[in-house]
Amino acid sequence: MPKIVDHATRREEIAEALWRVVRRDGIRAASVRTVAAEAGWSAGAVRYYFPDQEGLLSFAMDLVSRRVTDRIAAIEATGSLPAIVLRYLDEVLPLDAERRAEFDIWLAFLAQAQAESGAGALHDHVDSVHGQLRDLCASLVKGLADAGLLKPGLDQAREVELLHAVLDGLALHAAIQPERTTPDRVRELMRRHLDSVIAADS
Amino acid sequence: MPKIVDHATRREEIAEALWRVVRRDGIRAASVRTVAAEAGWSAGAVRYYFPDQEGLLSFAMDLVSRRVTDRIAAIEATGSLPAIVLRYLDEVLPLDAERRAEFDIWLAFLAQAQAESGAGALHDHVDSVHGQLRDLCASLVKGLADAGLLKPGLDQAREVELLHAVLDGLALHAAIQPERTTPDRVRELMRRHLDSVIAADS
DNA sequence: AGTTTTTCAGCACAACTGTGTTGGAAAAGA
DNA sequence: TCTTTTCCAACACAGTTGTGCTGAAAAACT
Repeated sequence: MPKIVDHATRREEIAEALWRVVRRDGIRAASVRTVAAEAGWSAGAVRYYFPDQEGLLSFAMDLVSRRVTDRIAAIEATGSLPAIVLRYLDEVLPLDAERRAEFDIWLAFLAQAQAESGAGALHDHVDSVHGQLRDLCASLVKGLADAGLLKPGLDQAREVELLHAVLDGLALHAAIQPERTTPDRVRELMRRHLDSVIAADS
Repeated sequence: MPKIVDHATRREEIAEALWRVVRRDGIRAASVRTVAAEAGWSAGAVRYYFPDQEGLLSFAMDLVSRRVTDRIAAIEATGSLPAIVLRYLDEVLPLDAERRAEFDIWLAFLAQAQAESGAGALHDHVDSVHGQLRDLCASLVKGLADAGLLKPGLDQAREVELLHAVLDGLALHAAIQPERTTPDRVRELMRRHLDSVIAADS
């Protein structure tokens, strides 16, 4: 057997080239050839790892969410509970160059997925990731509630949805206007929202 | 002079055809020819009203925001202040088929604009619309504050940003998962957020 | 050394892209 | 009726698209 290449690695390499193309020129410019050029290979090479373009798109989208998931899984849950919660939320928000790039890519895929009205591979994937993020919010809220830190009289399910909305809204704003919605500002707003949810005597 | 056509109307008609294409197949499919076919004309006709494709995209994006702005301007500011605030927020959220379509289109343009890193016509437009929405949130918060309805101890500027984030976050969720994030649910969450901002004794 | 299998570049093809140009139909004013 | 202006279809052209195919370089195994 010949030159053995780790397919998983090679596919990720190509997907990251696609990211750069999408980020620089939009998803409209993400053709097999432009991605190949960006990756420094021929179009034929790319097609060896991705038989068709839809597979490439789909894989690249999946890779974004896997990267985020990996980062979340790597978070150490130590310290005070509110601090832990903030650390998790911090990791999902696009507060540095790498995560801002990821978010832009994700946004491009999301918009494309919305087009495949109803069903479609991309759309299902969006649903899945959306659900994962909501699950994270749910576990954070549940953690606060179990610790008795949740302000009394609040409906837990409602607070999950609201936290999720604040999270996505702030992420959007951080991506759209990073000069105005700075990382510090986002953290401050996130903390302010949590304060409105956490019991006063804690 | 010959067959006089109202250019403004014709351009909107073409732009709406582009919307349908973008919504159905994504912004990648929005070529001069597909839009022309969708509108029921030849490509040459479309190019008579839009010399180049970027102008078409730009106009179609602008039209989305104008439609929203017009709807907002048509809102009557009568009734109790919280009711008025809710009515405004309601109008911006994608809670029916028409507004959900608009939001999907807007999302597609937004993602494309993010690609034109830094500057570009679309990017400037996003900034502008984003600012208008924030201004709306600001005037709503200010209205509450002036009426003494704002919970004491809250920083007004911060509440504006937070309301704006909740608004965009809920809009996103309503668009992504309309089955779960139903209009009623969105309204309930919006009200819950406002409740956390409005003084208890009101 | 020879064989075999993987990896990748290159070409081909039909379809599609944005844009330039041309010509003719249609209608309002003379 | 004739002219003039507007509107729009149609073609042309070079470049790009996704995808199928071929062949050769490269390296592990015999």
